[in-house]
Amino acid sequence: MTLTPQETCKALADRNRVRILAALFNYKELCACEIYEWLTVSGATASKHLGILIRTNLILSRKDGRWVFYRINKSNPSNRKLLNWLKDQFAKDEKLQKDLLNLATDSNCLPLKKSI
Amino acid sequence: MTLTPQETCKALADRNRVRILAALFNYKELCACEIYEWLTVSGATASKHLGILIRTNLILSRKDGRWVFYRINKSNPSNRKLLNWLKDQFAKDEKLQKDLLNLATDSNCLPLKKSI
DNA sequence: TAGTTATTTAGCTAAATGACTAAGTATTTA
DNA sequence: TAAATACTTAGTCATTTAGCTAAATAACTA
Repeated sequence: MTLTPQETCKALADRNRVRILAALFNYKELCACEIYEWLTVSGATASKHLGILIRTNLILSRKDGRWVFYRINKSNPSNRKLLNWLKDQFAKDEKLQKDLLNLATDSNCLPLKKSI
Repeated sequence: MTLTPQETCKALADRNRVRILAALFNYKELCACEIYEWLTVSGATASKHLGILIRTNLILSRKDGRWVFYRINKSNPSNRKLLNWLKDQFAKDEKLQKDLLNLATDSNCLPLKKSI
C-alpha cells in the first residue's frame, strides 16, 4: 500500500502523535506504558495513536513478552526528508524540549535505552 | 507567530490542499479561479483552503486588480525540507500527475506562466 | 489454572473539519 | 453610477476525529 502525502501528513497533524515521535527521536525504544504515562492520556488513546503511526510507516513495533516497544522507522527512505524536517522543528520547539524532560527515565517497566 | 509541526502538517493533511501545492509547484503562479475550477470545488471552498496554506506560510498571494495570484513560498527556510519531501512525493504519484494534466493552460483568466 | 499485567478493540460523545449556499467586499467595465 | 466579475466571509450540515470507559486478547506469575 502506497501512502499519499496527505495521508502521511494527517498522521502528523496531531499534537500527541508528534509528541510520540519526538520522544522516540530521543530514545531508541519506548514501550506503550511509558508513552501513555508521559502523554497523560489513557492507554487506549495512546494505542490508537501508535496504530496510526505504525500504519503510516513512521514507527515500528516489537513485542517482548507483555510489552510492546516502539521505535522510529528509519528504514523507510521516502520519509527521510520528512523526518529530518521534523527533527529540525523539534530542536527549535522549546516547549516540547521542556516537555521531554518529564519523560520518566526511571520507569518501572524496563530500562529506557538512550538513543545514540 | 511560530507554527508547531502539527499545525503545518494539518495544513497538508487534506487532498485538495496538497493538490493546490502540486499545481503551484508546476506553475509560477495561479489565480484563485484557475485553482478552484481545476479542483472542482466552489470558489468559497478553494478560498478557505488557500487561506489555510497562506496562514501556515506555505504559499504567498499577490493581488492584481480583481485577481489574486498564488505561489509557493520558497523564502521560508524552515519549510524547505518539508517542501522537498512533498516534491518527491508528487513525482512518484501517478494519479496526481495525470490529474495535473487537466489543469487548463488555456484559461480565459490570464495566461499561466510555466514554472522554470 | 486463576489472577494479574500490558495492550488493543469496540462503542460512545463532543469537537473539529470540509463541503455547500448566500451574502458581503473590492475592482473593473459599460 | 450601475452592473458584472473575482474573491472572501458567514452560516449550515454531514462526516471525521480524539478523547473516554468497558470489554477483549495476550502473556506472565503464583
